[in-house]
Amino acid sequence: MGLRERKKEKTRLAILDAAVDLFLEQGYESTTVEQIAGAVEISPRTFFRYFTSKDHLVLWFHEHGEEIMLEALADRPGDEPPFTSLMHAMRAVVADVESSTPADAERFLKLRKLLDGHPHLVGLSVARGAETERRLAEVIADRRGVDPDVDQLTHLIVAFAMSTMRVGFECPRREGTMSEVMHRMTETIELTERSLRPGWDLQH
Amino acid sequence: MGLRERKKEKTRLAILDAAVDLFLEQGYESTTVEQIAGAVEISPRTFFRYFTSKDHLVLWFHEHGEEIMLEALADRPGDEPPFTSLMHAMRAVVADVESSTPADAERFLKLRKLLDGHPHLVGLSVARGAETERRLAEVIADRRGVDPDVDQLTHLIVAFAMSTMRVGFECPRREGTMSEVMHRMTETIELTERSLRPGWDLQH
DNA sequence: TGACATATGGCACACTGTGACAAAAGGATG
DNA sequence: CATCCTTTTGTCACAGTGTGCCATATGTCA
Repeated sequence: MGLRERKKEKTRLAILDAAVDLFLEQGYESTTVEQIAGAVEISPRTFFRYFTSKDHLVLWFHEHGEEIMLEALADRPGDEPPFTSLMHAMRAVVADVESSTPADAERFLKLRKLLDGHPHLVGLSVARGAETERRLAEVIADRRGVDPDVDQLTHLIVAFAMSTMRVGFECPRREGTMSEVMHRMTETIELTERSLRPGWDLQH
Repeated sequence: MGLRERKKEKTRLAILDAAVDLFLEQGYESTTVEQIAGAVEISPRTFFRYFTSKDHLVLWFHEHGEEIMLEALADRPGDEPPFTSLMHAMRAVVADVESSTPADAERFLKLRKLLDGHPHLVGLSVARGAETERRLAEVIADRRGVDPDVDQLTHLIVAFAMSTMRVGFECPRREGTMSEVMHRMTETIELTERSLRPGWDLQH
């Protein structure tokens, strides 16, 4: 990896960190792109070359999480019940976050904290989740041999999985150490598994 | 009701209908507020007095649906299992849409059709759903006598209910008559009820 | 070093959304 | 109908996001 790419990655993270700190300090809405750009000494124009929008900053981890889930899902045997595969994919995300570098972990916790008191950001987050849901639904529909445009059970399976993910990460609100958050996430997965009828995801 | 209020309501619907038609015709992004305002012969400034944002147009039915759900929920006995109450609230929304005027029904179907091929609008829609979810969670937490900031099961119950709603309304894509859409919605509710373990929403 | 690819900055621009004030229209009263 | 008051509307100015375009600067490699 050349100097160029390393520098770019460094800049990208610098922007993200500066932005998150500003957001936590003075709120999301009242922080302008100009301020963020100023804090890392780049032009506003360059900011938009690293992040296509201000919103995109907050969705940093969603991009990565989606990747992890899709990879984990691809690794599961094709004849495994689909919801079981999805729960494994969820755990893969947990494992990934847990094994991340301290800097990544801090960023993760800050971004999570940012959602508190910013319903608009929760909305963004959920909207991005819907995009992931769509992609997962395609994979699951393919595995089940059905048309994703028509099959409701496929969408229900994926929606329940993503609901679990969302509840696990967002609830409880307020701060929390990484291990606390991850522990709650695991609890939520178990709660979901307890709540569903065995074999529900294998209906015709 | 005075002339004033009637005229306002008429303008509001004229804006909405003009906007939806323009969106379907030339896409959401490439339709400007100026165009919409021009089509109903008002100033762009006035547009923003009727709808706080362009996005808000698409969320027309969500506002109403949320109201219906909260009212229906308030009417359910307090000792009913929470998920059962929520499913009744969902059915109340279905009943409401079914009994709406032809003009409302047409608007509903057009807005639904608009979501096809506009992932951004699906995102908006889902984000607004998260807001509803938050409100429902408060009601359910109250009925269960738990703290909504901490109790995961409450959020899971509400999230599963909203997932059902979303899948029912959005899937299958493409056009469909009102009765087809409503029939699918009912099917989805039944599918969900079949998928969950009896009493799952009564865990400690 | 020179030549090339890529990253950046600066500029102009379109669009969304808001505050402030003046003009117009609705509604009530004599 | 004339008057007065309230609400709605339009105009203007402005802040902020996001994009296209072109010149410049920086890294990459021969």
